[in-house]
Amino acid sequence: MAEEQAPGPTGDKLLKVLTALSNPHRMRIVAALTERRNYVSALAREIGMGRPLLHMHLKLLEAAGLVVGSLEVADDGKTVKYFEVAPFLYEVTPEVIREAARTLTDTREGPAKADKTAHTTKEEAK
Amino acid sequence: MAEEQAPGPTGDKLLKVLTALSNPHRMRIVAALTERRNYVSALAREIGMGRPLLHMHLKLLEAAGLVVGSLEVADDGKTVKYFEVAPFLYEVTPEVIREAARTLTDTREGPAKADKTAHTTKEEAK
DNA sequence: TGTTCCTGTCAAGAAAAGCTGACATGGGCC
DNA sequence: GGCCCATGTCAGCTTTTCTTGACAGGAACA
Repeated sequence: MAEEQAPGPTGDKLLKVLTALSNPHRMRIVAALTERRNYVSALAREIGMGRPLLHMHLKLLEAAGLVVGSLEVADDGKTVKYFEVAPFLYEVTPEVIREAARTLTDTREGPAKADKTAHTTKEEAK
Repeated sequence: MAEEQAPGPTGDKLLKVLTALSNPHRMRIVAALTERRNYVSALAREIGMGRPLLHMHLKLLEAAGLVVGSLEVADDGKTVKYFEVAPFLYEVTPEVIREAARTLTDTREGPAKADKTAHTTKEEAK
């Protein structure tokens, strides 16, 4: 497989990613997690925001595949959920948008056809 | 100082761009304009949405620097406002987000310091 | 003049996103 | 047991975004 022509993400996927990142809080969350992985409560204190809120933002980021969380048991037996950023790379250009728009299932009806194409975006890169 | 280390966009700028693109309608608008420049009314008919609405979305996209509009006078004398996509290229990675987050002026007070740094993003590229 | 097509803006309602406080669970530990 | 810290979820309120219909101005043209 020499040089794949970079398929680009699905419209819905890209939309989810862009939506997830288009919020100052979530940008800061990603930024903080880029420095080091952390668990919810601690992160909430670090960036000064309520746990429920942070929890919601994290869920959104995770759904977009930008961060991943794992429930772990610390040394003292405490159950803690650590989050860390998932390596990702999206190139945003008019062409990418144009291609992505072709696979938008929008229209508040529901996924017309869950195109499960293995969008080898470019993630896992780096 | 040879080789600038790719400054990356301002947090606010990137946020504006991501926000502008995180909407199916706006993605389609950019997609449509990528095919060919067009004026508001025609574009509205093409992608089937009301003018007032399209007008608002275009304003948002223009504010983010993703499209540019120019009021022109067609051959028949009609005043028409043509829009076209502005070439842009944003690489979205955890690192970019981390850097961008450092310059977020968020907090609904107002730009604490309009950092007019010539964010040589990478625009005009292509 | 009246019609048509373009531009732009506003008011007001509908929908979605953001945020908070309260509640419930589970496991160490004094 | 009672206290502390962690997780998660819900109901409900606030704020923002989205969307529509109506209106106003400008210029060509029959």
